Amino acid sequence: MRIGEVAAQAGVSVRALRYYEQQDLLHSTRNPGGQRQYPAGAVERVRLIQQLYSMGLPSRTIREVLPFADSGEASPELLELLAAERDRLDRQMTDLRNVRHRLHDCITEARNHDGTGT
Amino acid sequence: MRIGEVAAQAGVSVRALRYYEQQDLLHSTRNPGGQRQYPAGAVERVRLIQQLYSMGLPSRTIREVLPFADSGEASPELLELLAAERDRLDRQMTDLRNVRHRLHDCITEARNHDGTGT
DNA sequence: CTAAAACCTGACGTCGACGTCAGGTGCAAG
DNA sequence: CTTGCACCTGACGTCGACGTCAGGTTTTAG
Repeated sequence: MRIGEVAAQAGVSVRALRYYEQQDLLHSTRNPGGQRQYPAGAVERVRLIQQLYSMGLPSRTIREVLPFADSGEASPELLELLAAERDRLDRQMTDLRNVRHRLHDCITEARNHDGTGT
Repeated sequence: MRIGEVAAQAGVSVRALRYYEQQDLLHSTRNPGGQRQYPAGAVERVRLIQQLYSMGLPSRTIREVLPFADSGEASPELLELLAAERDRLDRQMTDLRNVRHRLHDCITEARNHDGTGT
């Protein structure tokens, strides 16, 4: 696949894909003309990268985490990094649940105050 | 309370509190010398603001959401905004769960491959 | 009263994840 | 061959949430 198609299918910009390559998150081969060529799995990989970004992880961390998703092999230090990130996610999910609950309460309470019953 | 104490208790910088005030997220009165004075509830409010930031919400959205946490009163448009944010949180939590699971699998799998039984 | 600490208002610096523009090249169609 | 779109490599711009520094004022401790 060429870069435009990957971008379209993964729902990101061409610029983003080039940036991921700079950050060493996504690799490509080149055709004789110098244009990037991607395997089919690239789309899935880009989606994963996006999810990791949306978790608030910086490129640096993603770069360290991605090899696991590929190989499943880990050194002890990276196990600690993964565990730490997992714990961070747990805390964040707890916060999210709390705030969500708070907002949900606001919504239902507002609906009750609302003139639903005229 | 003065700004330094609020910052210390909420675990943020003095600069951040002044920034929140600029963004109209946090208000203060002034003493005759021109220094900011905060009520006790300010600490809790700053913690909430931090949680909302950590969810990836920009100041603009937080500014629109905060009044609810205070009053529990809502206009229909803001109900939609809240519901949309809630849905976004749900999706993000699903993603978080997936990635977390993926990482957790990597961890346990790596531990099994490990020489634990030597 | 004096020195130090805490506070004040600008205003510029930073960092990450791209957007965007400039100027040139590759490639498929007629 | 030429048109035209997709692609290429720099390189600068942006935006948000502050950090930080300069230069001055207020509060507090002794």
